[in-house]
Amino acid sequence: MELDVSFFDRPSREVAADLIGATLLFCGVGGMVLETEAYHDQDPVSHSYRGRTPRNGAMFGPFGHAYVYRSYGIHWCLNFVCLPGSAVLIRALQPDLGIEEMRQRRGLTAPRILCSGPGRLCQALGISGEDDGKSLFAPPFELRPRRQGHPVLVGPRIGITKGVDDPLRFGLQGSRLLSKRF
DNA sequence: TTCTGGATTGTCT
DNA sequence: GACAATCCAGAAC
Repeated sequence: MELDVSFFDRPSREVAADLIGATLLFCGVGGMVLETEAYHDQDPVSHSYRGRTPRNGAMFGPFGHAYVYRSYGIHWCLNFVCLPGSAVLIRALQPDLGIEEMRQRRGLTAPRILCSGPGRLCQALGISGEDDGKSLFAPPFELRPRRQGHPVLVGPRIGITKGVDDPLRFGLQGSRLLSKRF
């Protein structure tokens, strides 16, 4: 499948499923996408549900751009913007490139939890609020399409109180590096 | 202006 | 399994 900017001109649910197996790099550091979650503007737990604000502006900006926000006052979380008000949260990567750099940023932690969680992967890749609104098709970001089809798991999303019945979480089947089991 | 709670994680029991 | 850490967006006043 082609991975150009039109890849993101679709509902976040489709994009989230098709991103599994693709490769995400930030400054040359990163790896294969293992786990995603879809959010949209009709979604009561989505940041875009109550309309555009200064914080979520990137979600209403051009598709194929990053939406980065701070979670629990501590962590950064990376989203890919799709249709207006919808985005895909990147929850886990397989550390492939720049592993030593990621280990240093994460404090020499075990590979198992290097990029397994939205806050952890942002720390490992060095992504912060400064990267909010940047294009995914220009440095420091780099996206590569998956080479082959991958079996994808589907399940309810994590860490939310509403909308848990929607199966909008996607993961690579068989991976032991998911943030939580499906 | 003040208050509340969260798309999380690390540590301790 | 329980809970603290820590900050800010959005709501309420």
